[in-house]
Amino acid sequence: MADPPALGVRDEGDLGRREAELREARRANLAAMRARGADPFAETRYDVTAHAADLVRRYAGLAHDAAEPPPDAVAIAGRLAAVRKMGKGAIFADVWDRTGRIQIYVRKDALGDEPFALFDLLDLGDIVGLTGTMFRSKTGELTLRATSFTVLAKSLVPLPDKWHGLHDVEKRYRRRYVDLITSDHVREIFLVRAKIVAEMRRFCDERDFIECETPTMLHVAGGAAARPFRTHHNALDIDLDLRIATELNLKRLIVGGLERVYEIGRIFRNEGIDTTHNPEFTMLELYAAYWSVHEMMEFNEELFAHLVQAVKGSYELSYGDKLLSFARPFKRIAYFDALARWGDLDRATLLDPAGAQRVLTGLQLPPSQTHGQALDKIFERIVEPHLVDPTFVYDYPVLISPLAKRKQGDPDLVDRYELFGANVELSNAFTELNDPADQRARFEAQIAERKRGNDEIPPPDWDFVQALEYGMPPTAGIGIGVDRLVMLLTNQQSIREVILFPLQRPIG
RNA sequence: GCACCGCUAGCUCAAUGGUAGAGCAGUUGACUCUUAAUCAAUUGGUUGUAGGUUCAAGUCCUACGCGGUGCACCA
Repeated sequence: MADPPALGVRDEGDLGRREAELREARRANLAAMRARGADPFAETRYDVTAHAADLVRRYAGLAHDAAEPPPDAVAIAGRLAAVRKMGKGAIFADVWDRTGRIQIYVRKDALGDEPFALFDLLDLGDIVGLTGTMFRSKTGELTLRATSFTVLAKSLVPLPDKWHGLHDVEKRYRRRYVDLITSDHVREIFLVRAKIVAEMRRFCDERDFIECETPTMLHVAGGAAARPFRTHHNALDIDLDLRIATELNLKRLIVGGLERVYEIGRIFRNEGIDTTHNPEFTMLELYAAYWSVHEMMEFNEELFAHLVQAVKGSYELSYGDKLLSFARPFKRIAYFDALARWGDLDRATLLDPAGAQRVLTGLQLPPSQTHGQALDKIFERIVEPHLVDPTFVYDYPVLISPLAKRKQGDPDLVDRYELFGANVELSNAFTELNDPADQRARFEAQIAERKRGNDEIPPPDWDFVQALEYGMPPTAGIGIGVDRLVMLLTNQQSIREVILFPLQRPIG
């Protein structure tokens, strides 16, 4: 078996001469530090007692030339940036930590000759720890006057331009660590992402939902229509699929009596990459026994209003040139009412396969393989452009909702809604099908579809039918694409901007 | 899959087919309250890769690689 490809640069012979020189200069400084008995890579820990942003808050009232300088010593640690040397005896510089930037002031007469000489060996990007007291400089900037410092790690590679940072999108994704070092707004996106996920989790936990972890490796990946990734287990000598949804296993847990379950999980779909698709992405799926889609809609509305409030501090948010309000209640419109309102299309025509194809032709759209696909295309063209503010579209036709329960008294429709905002789908929810006979019939139909060559239809999961045969209470379920939600809340136009390490082709 | 755009110094960017430049970073020097510090000097290039056209290619042509965007496909 061939070795997997190695990644990155191993041999500096591959580097340009300029970069090799810059690296060499840094290695020389490392050697000089070691010669002075200060080995950065020998350090194992540092007592950090303060962070940049906290100091700015704590000493907001500190004045320049304060009569009584604050006596308490603080210790900070971070990456050295923007060194400003003032002659042979004083240096200003910035230190970046997790919370932001703080200025430091290093004087030879305060620090001592030997430590000052060591400080002179530092390069931009080195990790340092400093102790000292705070003062406000002549120009009004809060500054740490250093009384001691330690080199905690040496940076052996030149950093990007301090002002412009890293702009090359390819390099930003391939070396996200550099992107994070130099770009505050990139770091901010991922802090917001973490907050969104944490708030989601808290919101669900508070409502007695149980967080569950279902397998990512499955014998049969089901619960959605998508091509899976395949992998192999050596000891068992079996091929496995990576999951394309958490749906079927979470519903097994509903059968098992857990009643309220959710998973915030990584999903893998073997499909193309564009601004809204990454092969691995994160979904929140949540199931509530004894709820119908109506309770789920309430839950959905509260959750989104809460998340927007938590992130933005209000219910308003702008996405690109659009302005959205997540103040409750959200707008609501029935599926066929929307098509009638914006497309002057009537239900009878759309529910007729030939009629739907005629509408497609009238819109100058290419013919679709199936009736359901035709409806999706029509909806996308006619309705989605109007859905800027969060809007629940409800009462979907059954023919595009294979896992949803039929609406009582109207068997062409199902108890399902999708939430749209900024013209894209934000969530999808329905009352779950729990009739095992109906589920079996729908799987049988999918076998036929699969035989016709649609390889996005998963093979049937008969054990899931068996689970339903044990009895699943009436249940509502919802799926929320976390990455797309983060895009909305951080005003990003590409999913790769909200994924730390988006998939890239290997180099060479 | 198709189309378009991009790839030049460590980083950010220039360069009517005619000697590849600048700012930052680096190096040397000056300055003990600067903040994109400032001032002086200075090093640094296989222009993504491989071909082709031309007296001459960063620039034009072809193929390929990587990235981005749009369309198609797809939830």
